[in-house]
Amino acid sequence: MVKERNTKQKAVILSAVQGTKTHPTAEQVHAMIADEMPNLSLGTVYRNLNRLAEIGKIRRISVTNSPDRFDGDLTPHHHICCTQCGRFCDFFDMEYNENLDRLIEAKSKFSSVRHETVFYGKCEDCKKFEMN
Amino acid sequence: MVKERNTKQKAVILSAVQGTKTHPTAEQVHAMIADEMPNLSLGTVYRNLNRLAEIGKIRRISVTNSPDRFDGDLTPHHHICCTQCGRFCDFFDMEYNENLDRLIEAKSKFSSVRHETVFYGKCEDCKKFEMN
DNA sequence: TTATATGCAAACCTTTTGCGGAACA
DNA sequence: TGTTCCGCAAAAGGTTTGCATATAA
Repeated sequence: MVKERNTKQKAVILSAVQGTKTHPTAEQVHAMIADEMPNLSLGTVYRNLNRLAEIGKIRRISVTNSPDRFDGDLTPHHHICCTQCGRFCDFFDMEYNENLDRLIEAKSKFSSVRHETVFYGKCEDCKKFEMN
Repeated sequence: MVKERNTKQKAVILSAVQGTKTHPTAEQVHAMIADEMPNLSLGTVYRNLNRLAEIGKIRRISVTNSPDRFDGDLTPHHHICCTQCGRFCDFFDMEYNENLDRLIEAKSKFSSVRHETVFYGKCEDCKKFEMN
């Protein structure tokens, strides 16, 4: 049986991810904490982010051509990523459709289904730039 | 202006991806072609897969904890990935909802929007295994 | 007290890139 | 014949891991 310990590092990492809406990469989380905990190693950041994602306290999001991002906001919402500059934002104005997960469970032999939708497009700034 | 050349390598790589439903990784594409073209380098496979994805002849799919996969099937469909064993399959029994893309375009300042939905769950085999 | 987590650094895996030579157009 | 592409190998980038030490319980 695995006992999970409450370390200072884990707490700080969790609250860093929960306290931002920037969907930081592991490297960015590490940088955010650098002042508060200068000796924190990047490996520990990765280990904790992975654990926190496994137990569902944060989300881990894979994006094409970009390191993984972490999101402390567990309310169902989608993300949109600029294919040009990589800008990555929340998109809340659309419901997470849980029915899709139930439908998949019904039609496939998978269980505990959830889904991750990432929208890709060209953001305002990159569009402008293309005009010139 | 960029002139795209029709090399033997590119043709073989494209038809390899188009000729399978296994969503191969670059490494797997390379292996699939090894008999036919023993000197083909992995770098060339990557370069061509990227180009083919850029011009929309194939799809490139990013998955958590797995190398990128390539799909020659352009008909809109979703994918489902086992969080345990990484098994990755098509899921056709659900429409690609293009309205979502139009909705995002309307509500955000992004253009040329498309989306990629990956379902995650536990596959039949892994479920069985857990029971024991 | 002892199992789990950390820091550090090395290793790993995937993907990209620089270069000189090959080959499309 | 001029570019674009290839093969090779090295490097880059992101992430994981082994080990000795520190620390939570």
